[in-house]
Amino acid sequence: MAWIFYELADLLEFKGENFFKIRAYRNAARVLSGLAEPLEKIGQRGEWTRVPGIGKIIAAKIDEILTTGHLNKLEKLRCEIPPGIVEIMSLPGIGPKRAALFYERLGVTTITELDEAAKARRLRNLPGMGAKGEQDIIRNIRTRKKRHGRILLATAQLLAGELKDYLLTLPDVINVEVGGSVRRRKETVGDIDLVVATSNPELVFDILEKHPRVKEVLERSREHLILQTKWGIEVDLAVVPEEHFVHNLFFNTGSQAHLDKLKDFMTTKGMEMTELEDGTIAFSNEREIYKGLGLPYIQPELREDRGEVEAAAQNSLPPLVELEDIKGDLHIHTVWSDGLCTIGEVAKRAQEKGYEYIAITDHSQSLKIAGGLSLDELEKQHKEIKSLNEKMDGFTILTGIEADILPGGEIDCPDGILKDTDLVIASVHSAFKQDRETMTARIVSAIENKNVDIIGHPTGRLLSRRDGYDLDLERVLEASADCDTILEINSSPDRLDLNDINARRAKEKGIKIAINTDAHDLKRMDEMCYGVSVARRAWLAPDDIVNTMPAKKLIKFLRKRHK
DNA sequence: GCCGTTTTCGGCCCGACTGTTTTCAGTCG
Repeated sequence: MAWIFYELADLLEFKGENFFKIRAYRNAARVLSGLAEPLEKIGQRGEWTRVPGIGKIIAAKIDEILTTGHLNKLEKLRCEIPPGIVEIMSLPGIGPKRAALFYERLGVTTITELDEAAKARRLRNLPGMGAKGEQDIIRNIRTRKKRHGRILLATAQLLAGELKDYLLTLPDVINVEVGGSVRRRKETVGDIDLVVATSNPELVFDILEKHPRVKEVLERSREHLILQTKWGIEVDLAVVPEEHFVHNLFFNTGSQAHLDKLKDFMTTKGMEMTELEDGTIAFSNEREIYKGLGLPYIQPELREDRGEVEAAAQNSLPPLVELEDIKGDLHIHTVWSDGLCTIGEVAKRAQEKGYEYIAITDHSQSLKIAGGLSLDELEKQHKEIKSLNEKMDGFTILTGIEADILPGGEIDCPDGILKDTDLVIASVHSAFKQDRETMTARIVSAIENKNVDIIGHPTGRLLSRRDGYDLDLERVLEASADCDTILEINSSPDRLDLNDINARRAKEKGIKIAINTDAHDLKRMDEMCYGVSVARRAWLAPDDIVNTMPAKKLIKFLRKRHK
């Protein structure tokens, strides 16, 4: 439903429709994707217009989609506007005006055509364009193509889970597991691998081919089915007899580098991998496979040949953090700035999740676009939190702020206020294109600020959209270690920042990590699992992470920092 | 297109950057 409204907004933007109308559609899409309740239920109660951001007109469109399966207005626009235009507009530096210019003057309707036009130097003479712009377009298309075909873990996970649940309902299906890079929890994945134990592969294939998510069958053999889904994600289904399930899942999970390293390890021990590959031994679980190699179990997230086989051999693998170890979320936005929910709603949801505490960290005064809080508003908010806390039993709301690190490295909030706030996150939200030296000094200066507890999304990357800032991360890590400043693993599926490799470097330097969702609505509070996946891939144990502390300990820890 | 309301339409968020231009349009966060 949200995607439909986002696409509608994109197409209307190309047509030059009223800016506020477009924003209303985008806002509705954001609100819809944040709802914690099935859409049908709200519809049945006739309560659409009670949802903020949904008025009469959008409510009618939601009903239309729920009953007919599509939206007439969108279908019409799709006929009118070439399908490649939206993708062109998604290139950095290209909005509706330039996309329209290329389309009207040169008939460009796809990224490939745009690439050709740029290379033929046909763009530079258009109004507002020059040689530099042309080069930028060529470069941005090249970067885009490199990433092509990879999808965010969260998206893949959603589809994989849905298909797994569906397969489990089919007759003669004994077991289903998701393998490959989804099981290893890589931040982006190329395709979804499923391993199915069944006595009747033909039946499974025949039924799955008709699944509503399936667009076309790319390949079918006796043991494999490769599908293209309507989400643009390829699904590779391997069917095996029950007794071969575990060893197939093991090989399917990979990574190849991990398997190669195991093979080397076996050779040095005078063992052969072939027996395992043949599947002549029926394993009941993967632990037995590793046990057979004389190793403790290696978690899927670690199987990347980053020293895990050596560590396992020495029995020195860390106890990886689990989702259940997380006792609270320290980065949440509310209606006070650009979030969708009240502090009360957020706190209630956190309690349902079994948390002991949360920190409310809305934006600070200089981030006008996100409704950053003035100092007065901040004071009012902290008062509200204090009165809410008095009514709470066994749950604590910490006062907090996500303050901006200004281009010069100052924090946009006076020291006195930061000092009296329970938890201070400092993040970069402006002037992303500073040179390496300036940006590094800017962030280091925030790290050195005694009132800053956590650096939020430290590298600023947005997966599949934007590289991080130009940054000397080594210096950032050194400074964080020196000043005891905590670094964040931001769990938002398109951030995952720090990433696994950098978080592991941080741990090696003794830096503490906070795993936060940066949620702007109730649903996104559930994204903690993705941050935990990054932490596990970074070899992090519960002790490396501050928000595994029980409430009392964490509060004491923060008070000490703010002395 | 939504919202609020002094109920029927005006306001909605805004400053910085970039590449082009020679004063600004387009894009971005």
